[in-house]
Formats: sequence, C-alpha cells, structure tokens
Amino acid sequence: MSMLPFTPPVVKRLLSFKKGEGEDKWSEKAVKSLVKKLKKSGGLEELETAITTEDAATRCITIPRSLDGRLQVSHKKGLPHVIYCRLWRWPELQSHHELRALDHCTYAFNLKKEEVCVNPYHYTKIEAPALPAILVPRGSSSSSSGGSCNSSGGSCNSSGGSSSVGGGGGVVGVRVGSNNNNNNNNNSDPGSAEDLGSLADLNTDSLSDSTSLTSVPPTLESSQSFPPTESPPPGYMSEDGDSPDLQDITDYPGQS
Amino acid sequence: MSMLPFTPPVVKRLLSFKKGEGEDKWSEKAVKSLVKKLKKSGGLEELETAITTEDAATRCITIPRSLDGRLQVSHKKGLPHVIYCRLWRWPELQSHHELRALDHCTYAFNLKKEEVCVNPYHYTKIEAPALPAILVPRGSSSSSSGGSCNSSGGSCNSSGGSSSVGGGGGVVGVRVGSNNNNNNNNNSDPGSAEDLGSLADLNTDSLSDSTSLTSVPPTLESSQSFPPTESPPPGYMSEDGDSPDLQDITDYPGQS
DNA sequence: TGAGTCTAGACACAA
DNA sequence: TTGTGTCTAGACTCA
Ligand SMILES: [Zn+2]
Ligand SMILES: [Zn+2]
Repeated sequence: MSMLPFTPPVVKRLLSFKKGEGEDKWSEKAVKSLVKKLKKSGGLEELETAITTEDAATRCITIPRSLDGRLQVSHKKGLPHVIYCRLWRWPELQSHHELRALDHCTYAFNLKKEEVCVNPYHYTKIEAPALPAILVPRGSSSSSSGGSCNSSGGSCNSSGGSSSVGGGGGVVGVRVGSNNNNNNNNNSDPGSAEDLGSLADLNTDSLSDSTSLTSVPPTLESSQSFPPTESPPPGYMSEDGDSPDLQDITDYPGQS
Repeated sequence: MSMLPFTPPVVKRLLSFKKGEGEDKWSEKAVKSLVKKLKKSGGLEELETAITTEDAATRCITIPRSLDGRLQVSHKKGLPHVIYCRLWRWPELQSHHELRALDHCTYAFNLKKEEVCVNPYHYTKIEAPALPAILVPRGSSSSSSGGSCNSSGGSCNSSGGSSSVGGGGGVVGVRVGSNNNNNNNNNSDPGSAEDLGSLADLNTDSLSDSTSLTSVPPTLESSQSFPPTESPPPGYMSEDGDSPDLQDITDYPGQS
C-alpha cells in the first residue's frame, strides 16, 4: 500500500531550502513531482546545484509545458515557474506578473517554448505587474505615489508600454525584489543585476504618467487562507496536518 | 460560485429509485454524470422509462467506453454497468462477475463495443463469479464439488471442458459471499457446486431471462468501510455529510 | 483571461 | 494477467 510517507533524500534536501512557512505537505508534493520529471530528463543534478548554490549561472532546468501553461500538483494548478520560485525564493509571490526571466534563460516561461525553465534563479522578482496592472485614472493633483520609481537600482519607468510578451522589450523593470527589502536577492545577487540593467532603459512608452499603476497594493498579507482547490474527495483532512486518517468517513461502496 | 447543491428534477426523480441506503452524495454525482451524457446522446428518456418501469424490454442505454472500461465518478472508479446496477438494483453488488447481460442487450459490457449499455434492466445478477474465482487446490475428501447445474434457467453444463483454469480435478472455487444462504438457486447445495456450474458457460451466455434472481438477502456485511478513494486533496470532509466547510484547513498558498 | 472542477488516461503496484 | 488505487493534463465551466 505504501501509505508510508516516504520521502527520498533528494527531496528532503531540496525541501530544506524552501523559503517561508507552512504548506509543507503540498510543497513536498511539488518537489517530488519535479524531481520525478527531472530524473527522467536528467536535469536533477542541475536543480540541486541551482538550489544549493543559489547561482543564476546554472543552466535552465526544464519540464514540459502543458497546453494552458499550468502545472497541477496535488489539487492545485499554477504556473510552474511561479510555483517553484515561490517555493524556493519568494513565498509571497503572487503571480507570474511579478516575475521576469533573466536574459540568459533560454526556456523562460514567456518564450513559450515547449519546455519551461523552472530554475528559480533564472527569474527575478519585479514589483509591479509588468503589463496589465490595474490602471487607475488620475484626476489632477494627488501627487500620489503610484508611478514613482522605487527601485533602488536606477532607472525605473512606471508601467511599461512594453511590447510583446516574450521579447522583453520595454517593460518595466522595477528592480528586483528590493522594494522594501527583501533580503533575498538584494545582495549582490549574481546575475540579477545585469539583466535588470538591460531592462531598465528601454521604455519609450508613455502612458505612464497619466496613470499611476499602483504597484501591487502591498499589504499582501492576503496570502494566508484559501479555498481548497479542485475537487472535494473522500475523507482527507487538510494537509500539513499529516494525519490521513480516514476517521469518520461515512459511506461509499465498501469493498476493500 | 454555485456552491449551491442544485440538483435538477430529473436527477431527483431518478435518484428516488435508488436501492439501498447511504452513499447518497456519491450516487447523486453518479446520476448527474450519467444524465449529462445521456442528454447529449438523447438517451435520457429511455433511462427514465427503464428506471421507472423496471422493464427489461427497454432499449440499450449507452455511454462511451473508456480504454480500461472504468468510469470515474467523484473520486471513485468502477465499471459503469456495475455502478448503475448497484445503484438501481443490487446495492450489495460486488463486481462485474456477478452480472450477466440479457441476450437482447446489444451493447453489453462484455461485448466490448465502443459504447457500453448501462441499462440496469439489461443485466441479471448471478451468484458466483463467472470465471476466475479463487481456486483452492483441494486435497482429497472434499465433498466433491462435482458439476451439478444450478441456474434456474435452463442450460448449464457442469464444468464442461471449458475453463481449464483450474486444471481439472480437485479444485474448488471458493468464493464470494452467499456461500450459504443464497436463495437464488437454493438447492441444498451451497456454494461450491453452483459456481462451478456457472464457470461453464460465459460469453454469449444463455440463461437470459432467468429474472428470478433478484434481490438477494444480503449477508455481506463486508460492504461497509472503505479506503477513501483516489486522491487526498485539501480540506474536505467525507461526503454524505454535505458540509463542505473548510474549517481548519491550514496553509496552502492563500490567494482568494 | 483567470481560476476552479472533473475525469480519462497513464502509472504504479499487488495478487 | 487482472484488479485496483493515485495523480494530473486537458476539457470544461463560470466569472
Ligand atoms: Zn532558465
Ligand atoms: Zn443493453
């Protein structure tokens, strides 16, 4: 039956680098799923290197892209790079709009190749949603915040008219995580610095000024709580609480 | 959100003919699933007729056959004809080995056509597993087990050359509930004898109309309890207990 | 478009 | 082989 909660050592090792608390059971599933795929494709070693060294100079670590881009783990669907970036780098990561791939990442999610890179160190976190964002019309005065640049690193243009998705053209590059600190990468994070550099200048767009696209209304404490995802099957408690005891499950066609 | 437990009238009506207790929530899902398919194919009317009149003279009611023959409802997989025969006729039905299609059923499960008939009145229940059974080598005495025929309906050849499986002589098919009791063929001769009998035929069966074999005084208390099936997802209690309250679900990536 | 739900098919494992 | 449970991509649904 292997109801045993067996976790291979590699998975344990990788999990020990997980950032943030909670969601342990699910994270384990996510890592197991990734490890399984990488074993087949031979990318497992590179993953371990990337995670342990936190080095952006590692190679792309890829998994097949599904039709809609999402990956399902346990009963939850999400974009794979978001899932693994959240797991190993930014637990509070909200969506793919907050991620930007490094230039040298050849399988970046946005490139829409048939494999997607999930190397967490091939992505940087940007503060504001790159494209859509919620544009708030601006009356007059209100010197409000919004548009201003925040990034510690130089240039910043609020909202990028940006161009095509993948191309990486003029898109806001608000500097990596560092909004209000984010120790994670703020350091001399290898890799990251440069590619932002490149992102930085091009902007050409306009549109910026009249609208303040408020960068993520911070205060994302929202991240705790959630609607259980997907299906509601038989007796199973939450997760974290590792007890898969089937307690009071009532009927269902017996048969053992 | 439609968290509403909305159940269309047809489904309600069909459910009112369900035999046996419990498992209500799941049964509803099963019927909903069937109704949905039949609406598309136009077989819904015939289903209602069959279920309400309990008439074997109704036409085949079919759904597409999956590759491995199983149908999944909620988180449980099973053979479709078994599922619906259990639901509407024999709640204690254990497996497809206990079912035999009527001769005029042109989409009987065993015919392996690309549609399967799930008309519960196109199947009859037989007592012993038709073929496999668990064969137990038998030393000597063993009150023989010889062939006698059981089926109330005519033809029966006691263990003709057929089945080979057990390799001849002293083998006995021990098996499935009803060992004793079993009004079906009530002969004084319990289990052993008859199932051998039934081993004989199979396929292109005859025995057809022996409608006599209906409700079986169930002695199988086995049918209560069961391992929760399929996956173990987030916060969800059992089922039947309609409360999808996500109570203490702990972590998981928030996001509402 | 985004996000959740459902299940056939693919696996995995066991008898 | 057959049988049964698990997991998830794709399909679907709804906002
Ligand atoms: Zn990469
Ligand atoms: Zn039929």
